[in-house]
Amino acid sequence: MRPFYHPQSADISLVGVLYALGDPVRLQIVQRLAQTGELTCSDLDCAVAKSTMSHHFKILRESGLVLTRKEGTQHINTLRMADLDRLYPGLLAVVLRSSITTVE
Amino acid sequence: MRPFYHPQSADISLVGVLYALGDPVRLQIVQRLAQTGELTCSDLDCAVAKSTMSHHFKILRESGLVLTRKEGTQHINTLRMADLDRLYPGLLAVVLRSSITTVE
DNA sequence: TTCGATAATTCGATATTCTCGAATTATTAA
DNA sequence: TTAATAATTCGAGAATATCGAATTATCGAA
Repeated sequence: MRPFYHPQSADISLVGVLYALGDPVRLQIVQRLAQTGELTCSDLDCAVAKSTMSHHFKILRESGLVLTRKEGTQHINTLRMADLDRLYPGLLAVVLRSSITTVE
Repeated sequence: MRPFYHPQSADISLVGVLYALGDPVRLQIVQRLAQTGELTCSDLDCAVAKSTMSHHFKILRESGLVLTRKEGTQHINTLRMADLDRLYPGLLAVVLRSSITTVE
């Protein structure tokens, strides 16, 4: 298990962020993260396999949306709110506001 | 060639829009559309095949981002600004504002 | 230390989606 | 009708996604 890659703020691209958000599972993860603040891989009981969830979190992490830190056996994820708001002000707000009415 | 499918406003999903925007070529198309108002398939000389461009426009159309109308031999595309602004207010604005600094 | 339990990743195979070039459809003008 | 232009559709190969099984990592108890 190699250490996680997290892009620096300057390397977070808009198209990468939009790509990461353009999947129903990942959009739901981001939405839940905004509500709860933190989330582990298994906090969500989606209809997808555990390995797929791991893949989704990897994409969220490597696009710059999410920060993953290790704590014991679990990986705790948080939104990179500050970075995103500075880079693409309003984007996350719009997405979160809108997703409430569309995802569920 | 069957007639184009355009989703009704109510069927334009956020995740679909984000998916459509999450590709460098399509993001650039949307950006250019916002600048010029109208665009045909061959107005852009991207480094992708014509058939691929057609595919990208199809995804933009079927996600609800773009309206395609026929005029002679060409297909003219426009952004569905009004629909998008009403459904996901601010989204397109953020994307367009941000993409100027990131795509080129 | 070693064993088990828990959390999550990585691996290998299959399925879906993307990209390309070639062939086809549609429209206009000669 | 024929040629020219614009764009789509088709078929094959490449890239990406999903799954279940195997592996890695960490913690706590024996």
